Amino acid sequence: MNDTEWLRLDRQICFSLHAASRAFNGVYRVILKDLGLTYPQYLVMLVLWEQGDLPVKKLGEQLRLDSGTLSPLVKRLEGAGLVRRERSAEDERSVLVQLTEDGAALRERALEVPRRIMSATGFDLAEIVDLRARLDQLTSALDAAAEAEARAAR
Amino acid sequence: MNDTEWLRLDRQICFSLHAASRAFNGVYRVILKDLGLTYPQYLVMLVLWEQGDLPVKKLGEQLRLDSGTLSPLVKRLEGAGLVRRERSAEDERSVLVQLTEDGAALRERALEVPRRIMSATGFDLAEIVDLRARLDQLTSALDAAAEAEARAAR
DNA sequence: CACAACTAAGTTGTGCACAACTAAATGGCT
DNA sequence: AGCCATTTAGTTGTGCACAACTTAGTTGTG
Repeated sequence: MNDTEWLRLDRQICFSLHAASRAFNGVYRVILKDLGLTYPQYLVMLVLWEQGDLPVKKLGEQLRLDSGTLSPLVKRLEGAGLVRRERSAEDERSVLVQLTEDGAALRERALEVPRRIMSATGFDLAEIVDLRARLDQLTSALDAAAEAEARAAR
Repeated sequence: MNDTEWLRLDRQICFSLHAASRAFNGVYRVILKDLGLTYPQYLVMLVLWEQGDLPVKKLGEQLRLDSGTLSPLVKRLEGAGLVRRERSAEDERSVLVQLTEDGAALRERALEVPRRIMSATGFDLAEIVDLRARLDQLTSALDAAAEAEARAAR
């Protein structure tokens, strides 16, 4: 394979990934519109529904998002009345994000989302699980490589 | 599978995809830093290197991006001296994006990017090509579904 | 105890994605 | 020719991602 072909392949792969990510986002956008949530906000709500109230720090660890992204996002959820934020008494640095009644109730309406997404992909459960495994593998390889690249750059 | 398990699975899949997309972005960010390009800017440059000067419209079709995203992005590329923008003489609505000498020359330095990305993924060529096929399949299913959902919402 | 190192959250600034809108040019139709 | 629908860019506003920085609280060490 020559240089030109490599660049072409890179363009195709970049594009495929970028497009897939945006397409997923687009489907969630349409489906989540009913719930008044964006895709990242839905991710936060999913974690809270599953694990209960959490400090911003823990949320960030679960979702690999930093406070620069989470702080304003959680504030918007608070503005929508879905969560409350409360300074922890033991450690005043920490802010506990708590579901409100509305936030907890929204879970009922969210229960149909996964099925709608599944059917939107046209994949069956096994394919989804396989894809997920592959993506996770990719992510850990990429995270490690980014770390190595960053180290090399120093 | 009960509701709770569906929500958990959805969380896992959402997260995997979201994380993979961001991890890819992160690796490109580090590697492209040397070239002074962001990931979406690199995508635009790849198309221009491959296909020569193009109107904004054609760029948008290739990358599935609208003018709201492309206009400021191309302006930044122009600011960096990599492209020129020029109103078409035949059709004054159209703006032709042209590579400058610097823009064309940058291609030489970009030639190493695909190999570095490949090695960052830890995947071999066959796996990459397979993943790409799967992602494309997913994207077209999702695009069709989003369209159907949007239609249903009307 | 005092002070340095660290930690959690938030702020600021840049860039991208996308919806909704505007402005200008074009092309078709009567 | 005159008018209207369409097309192409661009603008505006919202939200997310992330780097760099700030602020305030906590912890460890001399």
